Amino acid sequence: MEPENLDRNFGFILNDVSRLMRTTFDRRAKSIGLTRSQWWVLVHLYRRDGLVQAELAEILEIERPTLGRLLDRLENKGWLRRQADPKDRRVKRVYLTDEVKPAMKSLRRIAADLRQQVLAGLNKDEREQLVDTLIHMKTNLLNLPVDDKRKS
Amino acid sequence: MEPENLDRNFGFILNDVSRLMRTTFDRRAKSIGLTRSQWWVLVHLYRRDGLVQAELAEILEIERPTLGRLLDRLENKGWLRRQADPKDRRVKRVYLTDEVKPAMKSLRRIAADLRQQVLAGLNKDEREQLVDTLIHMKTNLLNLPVDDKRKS
DNA sequence: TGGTTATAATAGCCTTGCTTATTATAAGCT
DNA sequence: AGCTTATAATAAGCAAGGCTATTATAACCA
Repeated sequence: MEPENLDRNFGFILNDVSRLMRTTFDRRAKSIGLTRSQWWVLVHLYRRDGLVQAELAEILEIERPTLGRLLDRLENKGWLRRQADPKDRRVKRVYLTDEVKPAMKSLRRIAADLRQQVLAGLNKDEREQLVDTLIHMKTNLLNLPVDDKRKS
Repeated sequence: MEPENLDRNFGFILNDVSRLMRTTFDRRAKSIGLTRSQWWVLVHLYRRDGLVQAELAEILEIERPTLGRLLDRLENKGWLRRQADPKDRRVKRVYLTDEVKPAMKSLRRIAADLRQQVLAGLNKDEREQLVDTLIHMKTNLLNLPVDDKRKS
């Protein structure tokens, strides 16, 4: 077992970067009244309105209860509404309201700015490599033995 | 503003990888009764016992109240104790208890295994590059304009 | 010395994760 | 048709982040 190299422990650096990006985004988007997670929900609905909650949770790769509460807050603030599906009464479909469109523009700008700032100083190759490596890691994680993952 | 490439949005993949690593670690360490965040606290105390809470929060790069609650749980479970500093009565120093040592060994193993599994299929260069890139990104984030960061 | 400023810890609130359990409704099988 | 199984949404509980405010104590300065 190699010694732990605390300063180059990629797991924790990854965590740091992830956290810093989230909090920075949230701070910048605070005046609009949305968090990054909430924005990410809106982005997906923007592309595909009227999704069923379970489908949306699947796409976002979060658990259904987690999505449920996100939607509660978004609905309370008037960004979307849930509508019962007449064909299947267990189901609720989620629709964006009209207030969303203008806000999306500011948020895209915030996201793009942050992306640019975080990647500053990295060339195209390095950026490509980063994404490839991250996808590789994610695949490894999703392919771990069954008892390590939820669902299935 | 470039179009959002949802599938290669490094921010969210980063977030996914970070989350998957955390939950996998936590699931594997559950029988020991520790989470990854708690373990990380213990790792640092293991190297430097008797730290002041504020120093420890600084090292871990988390807010003081966040650390405070982590310590509450760890103290409740008997992994450490807080002790008032006689010289400065505002201060509490944190000391590990003896139960910690054996547990650390299992946790190091869990961490090493997970690290190996996540990085499987990546060669030395790619791993080095990953860490370098992450550190670069973290530096960028920490150097953002003042109103983007807490403290100062 | 006495008043102001700074610092340590914590309480309290909000968000977002995961888990597990419950409830309502569909679907599928005999 | 009726029973069993599966699925959608949600409630409830826990952990870990952040932020702000409070309290106690030091430190500083005039």
